[in-house]
Amino acid sequence: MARGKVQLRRIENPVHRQVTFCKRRAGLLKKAKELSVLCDAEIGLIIFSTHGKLYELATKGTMQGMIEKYMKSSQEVHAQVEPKPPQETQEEISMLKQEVHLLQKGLRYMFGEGVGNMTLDELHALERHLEIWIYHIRSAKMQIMFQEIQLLRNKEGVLKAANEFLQEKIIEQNEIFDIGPIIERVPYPLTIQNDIFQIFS
Amino acid sequence: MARGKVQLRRIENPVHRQVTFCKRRAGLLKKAKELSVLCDAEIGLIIFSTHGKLYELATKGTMQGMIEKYMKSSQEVHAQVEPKPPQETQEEISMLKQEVHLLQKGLRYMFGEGVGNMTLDELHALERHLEIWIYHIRSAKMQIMFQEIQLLRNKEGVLKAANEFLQEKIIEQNEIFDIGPIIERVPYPLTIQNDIFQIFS
DNA sequence: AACTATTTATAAGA
DNA sequence: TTCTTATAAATAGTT
Repeated sequence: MARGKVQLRRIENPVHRQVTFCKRRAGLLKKAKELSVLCDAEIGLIIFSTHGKLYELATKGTMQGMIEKYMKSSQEVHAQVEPKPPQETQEEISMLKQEVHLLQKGLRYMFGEGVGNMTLDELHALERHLEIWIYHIRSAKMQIMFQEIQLLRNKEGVLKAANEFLQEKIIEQNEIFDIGPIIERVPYPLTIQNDIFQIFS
Repeated sequence: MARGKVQLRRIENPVHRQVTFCKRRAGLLKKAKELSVLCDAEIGLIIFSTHGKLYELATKGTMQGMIEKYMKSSQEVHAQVEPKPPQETQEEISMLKQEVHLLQKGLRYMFGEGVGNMTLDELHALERHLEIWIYHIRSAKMQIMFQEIQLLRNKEGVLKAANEFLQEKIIEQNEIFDIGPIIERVPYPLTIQNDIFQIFS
């Protein structure tokens, strides 16, 4: 669209094609974001380059959510894509994945593009997501700590049992030690003596 | 982009918004098609208007195929981020449910008691107090858990030491018990043998 | 929907 | 890749 009109057909020069792909992809994503913000629309955009690299945009929620909404909306035409048996579990896992995904997106915003570019709505959304994430982290932390406590309690039990056993053994051996040697000191030499006597007698 | 720069935020006038949505939607679809053709890319574009009306574009094949390809492609990306075993995920889900439930209950309780009478300042103050309260609760909880962990670790150490001591004692006793007979087993027969050989040779 | 004054996107070049 | 710039394309406000 500049310095020469372009024909609407595949650019044969691979370098030109790559450069144009890069530029126009950026442009398309920008336009999609703009439409979403200006007109309060929900947009999902998936781009695969010639070589299969994925670029995506989901303006509200996640691509997963977008796809689910799309599925519902176009139910008459298309079949369900995910008919797995433990459906509820799958959905929940998917939701957790979405959280992670969103967060990554948020982090990209924060550390990549800076907060300056974000709208109030986007910041609100990010804030909510961060709060949710913190909850997840806390849950995980709690779980780990509970597990450690449980583990240590078990260890304590095992060690106590071992202790008792050992103490019993000591007492037992003390009994044997006092009486035993008398019993054993005698028969062994006797047996040997007997053998020897048998040989030589 | 003409006759006046536009701010990148939701157009409040519904008529303007609708018109802009129409124009820009067309523009976006056109750009997507162009990118697809010029750069040999595969593009899936889903647009939901404010009122949920669906507009879509899939440049190669169907949106269904596009989604399936996306699923595969993004699965690889997400798999690296979240390689959790199913059980952990289950536990996490259960804990999250509990947390959500508790939170909802708390909120219902709080906002059921009539927040409507409160001023903005009072609400601000309440929010702050709640945050501080939560912080204190969490600190206390953490401290208790850490203390328990520390206590259990100490117990473990003491028990282990006791165990070692007991085991040493057992070995000690075994040495007296085992070596005694060995010492006595050998010399006595030898002495006796020698005596016997001396006698018969 | 059609018209334009402007803004925005971008092709080619550096 | 990134910047520059001339020009094509998109579109906001108007009719």
